Amino acid sequence: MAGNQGGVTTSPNIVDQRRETMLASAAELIAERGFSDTRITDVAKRAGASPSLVIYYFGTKDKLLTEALRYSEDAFYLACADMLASTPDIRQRIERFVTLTCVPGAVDEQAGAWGLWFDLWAQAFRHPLVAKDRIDLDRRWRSTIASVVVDGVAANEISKVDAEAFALAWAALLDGLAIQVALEDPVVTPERAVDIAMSFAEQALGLPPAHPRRQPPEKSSHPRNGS
Amino acid sequence: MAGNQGGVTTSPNIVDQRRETMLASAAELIAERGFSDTRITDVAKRAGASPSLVIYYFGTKDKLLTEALRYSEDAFYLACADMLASTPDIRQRIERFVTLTCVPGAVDEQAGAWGLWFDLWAQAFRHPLVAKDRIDLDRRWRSTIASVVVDGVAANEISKVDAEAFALAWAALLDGLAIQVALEDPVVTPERAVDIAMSFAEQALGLPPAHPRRQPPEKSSHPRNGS
DNA sequence: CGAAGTTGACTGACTGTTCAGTCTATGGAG
DNA sequence: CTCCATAGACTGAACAGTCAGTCAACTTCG
Repeated sequence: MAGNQGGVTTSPNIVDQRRETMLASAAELIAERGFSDTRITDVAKRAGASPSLVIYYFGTKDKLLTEALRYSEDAFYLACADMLASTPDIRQRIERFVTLTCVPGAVDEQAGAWGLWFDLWAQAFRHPLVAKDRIDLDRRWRSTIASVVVDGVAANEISKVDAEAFALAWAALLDGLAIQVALEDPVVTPERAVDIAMSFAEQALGLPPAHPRRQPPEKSSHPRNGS
Repeated sequence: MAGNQGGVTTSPNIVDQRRETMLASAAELIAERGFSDTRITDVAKRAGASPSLVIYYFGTKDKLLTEALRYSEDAFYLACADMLASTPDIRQRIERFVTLTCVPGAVDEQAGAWGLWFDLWAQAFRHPLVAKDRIDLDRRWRSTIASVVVDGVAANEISKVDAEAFALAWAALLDGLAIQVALEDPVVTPERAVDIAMSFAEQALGLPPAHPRRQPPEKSSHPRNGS
């Protein structure tokens, strides 16, 4: 973060810092109120600057919001990579993926991050430029999942599977579950979502389905979809 | 349509017709441009009325757009029920579900219907009233899926499974896949999405995967077929 | 000094909503 | 049957608020 040398001699530091504050503020606001209900005045206020300065930095509102979207995405993947680095076991990694997407408050980032995804999708659906970004983003996400699987195979933790195919299907499942949880569907509780996502992964990857942590004592009616 | 007796003597017919035209126009616009970029002027123009009249009917822009959302949802489920009524076989029903959600242009409704879902989610995330609607909507959707499964079990087409649990997981998977397809992810093509969704269903329901995805040889009566 | 950073005041366009009526048709009174 | 009163559908014009973006001045710093 401190390494950006834009060619300016003196202090890109304070400039970059401002920029980032603004982007972070914008991302927060978007998550809270939505893309179109975010005013530059609000961003400025939260960033501790004047509205004019925000325009001075980003030129236009659209550019600011779009960059904020990208900024937030990057932050998410940074956190993700961080998580992977400190979690060597494949099962725990998979579990982390699930909690990261399906359990509210699991990430120490802003809790309302889901709001960002909804707006990102809506925006991507209509603006090709955002769409391009989102595609890259998702490709990165799936390949992160896939490489965890590949690592697991290489480490002999699981038997060989089609990592790409798994990533594709599982990522879609996670998205779908995350939507329900984010929208607080009373039927799809976070625990339920985690169960479903884990069951799928266990079956597809041949993970041992035994929970290392607690297990419901007498609950034998666990909906395993083994047919 | 013709049954509404509001106490007005003359013709509630034309009123309801106007209302519906406006709602349909609004739904179209929302799908095209997004919720927040839809102006009442645009709705009025498309509906062949004056902006004032739109307000006259709906009181406020928000009410109009919210009702339009609900209107479109209802239309979707109407089409869905229609489809089920004319498709007795469980496998074909499942296939129809998949194409309905994951194949663009499969529905004869407006093609941009996905845009509506993105906006519905974004709106539901922040406005509790819309959220309530969406929850009902999804409950209906899942129970539709579940009842198809239950019917299949009752008809001995498949062996007994937890229909609710299947509906939950499968609906989430469909949502996730639909997102990718709607956003034209180059990796997740419609065919790919269909494959994944069908594989999951086949495995979870114990459907015979033997039948390749192909229309039955000759079906004399196709009530509707695109493509 | 000069360039970059910063700001408050201002503006111009946009747009939801109101309002004061116009138009049409129904239905009862004469 | 005619005529007017009434109601509801409908409209154009104005209103009022919002908000992104401009501008000229001021500050800070090298």
